[in-house]
Amino acid sequence: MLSLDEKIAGEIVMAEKPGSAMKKWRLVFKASQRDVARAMGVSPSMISDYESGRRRSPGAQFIRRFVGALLIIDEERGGEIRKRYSMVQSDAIISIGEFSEPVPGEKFLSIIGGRDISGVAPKREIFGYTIIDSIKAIVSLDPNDYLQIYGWSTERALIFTGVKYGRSPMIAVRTHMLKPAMVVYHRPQSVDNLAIKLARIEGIPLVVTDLSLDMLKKSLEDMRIK
Amino acid sequence: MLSLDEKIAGEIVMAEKPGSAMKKWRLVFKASQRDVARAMGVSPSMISDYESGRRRSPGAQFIRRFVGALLIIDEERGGEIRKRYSMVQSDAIISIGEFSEPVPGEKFLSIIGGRDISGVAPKREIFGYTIIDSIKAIVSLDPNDYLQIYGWSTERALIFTGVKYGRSPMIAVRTHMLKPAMVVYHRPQSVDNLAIKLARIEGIPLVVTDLSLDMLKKSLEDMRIK
DNA sequence: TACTAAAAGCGACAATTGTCGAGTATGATG
DNA sequence: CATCATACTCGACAATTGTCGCTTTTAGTA
Repeated sequence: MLSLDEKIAGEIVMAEKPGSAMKKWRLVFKASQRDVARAMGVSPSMISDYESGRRRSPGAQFIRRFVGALLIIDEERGGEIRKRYSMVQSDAIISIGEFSEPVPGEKFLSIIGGRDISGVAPKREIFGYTIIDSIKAIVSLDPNDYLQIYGWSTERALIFTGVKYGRSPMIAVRTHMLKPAMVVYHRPQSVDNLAIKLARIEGIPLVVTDLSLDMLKKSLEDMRIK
Repeated sequence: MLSLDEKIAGEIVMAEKPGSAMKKWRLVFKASQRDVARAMGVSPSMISDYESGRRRSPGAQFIRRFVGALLIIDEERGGEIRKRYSMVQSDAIISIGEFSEPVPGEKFLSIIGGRDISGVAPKREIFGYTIIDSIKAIVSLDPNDYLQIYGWSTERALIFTGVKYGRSPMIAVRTHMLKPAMVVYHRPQSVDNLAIKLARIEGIPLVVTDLSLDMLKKSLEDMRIK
């Protein structure tokens, strides 16, 4: 998932001049060199050394503390900047994660205790998952959230909870540009024939699982990058 | 902008054990320690040293080369992984970037050779910009692109090219939740009164520039983090 | 089991960072 | 213009990284 601290850290590392990127972010957070130094527990000259280029390649540990310091300073001031730079997280997304290694569709099926009802062979490998609250998704999912659903790879399983007939989720997938590797319904009340038809047309396996939501979340989290 | 290299770098830096994160990504890219070492131009034992924890805090430079090596290896093999993990980039977005430091609205105006036509004082600082092709935006901008337009901060200037009357862009801004710090029309054919009215209601400065697109892109790119 | 590729370990040494503090420059403000 | 806060410069030294090549395990397989 894209978190602000990783974003800042990544930008610092990949910048030609890490010091410049550090300066940029320090200014974004409206903090003085001293503020940051104090929050990091180091002398202000270190910050200056990097920003000026005397030191050029800060270590991972240093960067981590630097980013942490910015976020702490901001939090003490009410978290203004963090809020501004953080994406709105919709509560329609229950859980999201990327796996530490690709999981074959078949194996994924057995892990979530699912059974295919579409007859489409799960031939794509799965790199991550998103659990979505169908009801809230309809009510509150604004356009900004779509990208979040897809996390870092479209090669993922979309798992819908609170499904009544199972039509809406498949229609959403159908009209949507990005195609998941698998669609899972969690304890649906029923599954409409139209959903199955759409799954076949799209070539996306449609799967039903009866595992409890907690179990489901737990097994999926165990496979995540740690 | 969310790019894969920054994402990986950020994850490595922020991990409790950078070495484990490095290992994870190396495996995602299905490369051996030796592959990576060769692509980086260092001895394989260095990779081992980090993955095993003998060295714990790799420098920014090292991480950059490491990430670069993974991407190069992948590219030689056809770019499978990169494609899988990269988001689709809409061609409605011509250019997008974040500045190395906040730019006062007034200064930004002079840089892009713009003049205000709304009478709204540009009091917010500007952290980045997005150049959007109005025509393509209308035709092809699907919900997924909205987040991309806003990059990493809403404190940015949205620059629209190919503007005919200037109504649509402001209407989009009006109905959209996220508010840019400034809206710029690039060589509009004309500017409707409604656009100006909306700008005033929203309190967002509406600006026109006649700089060539190339010049515009160049000046903006010069201000980016390097 | 013997062979091979991949990974882990380790000793050694130069280069760089991590760290401080003191002194200097710059800039805003009373 | 005197003052305070912020930022920049720099010397110094210990700790760690950056780097190699060689050896030992480990794991997969002929």
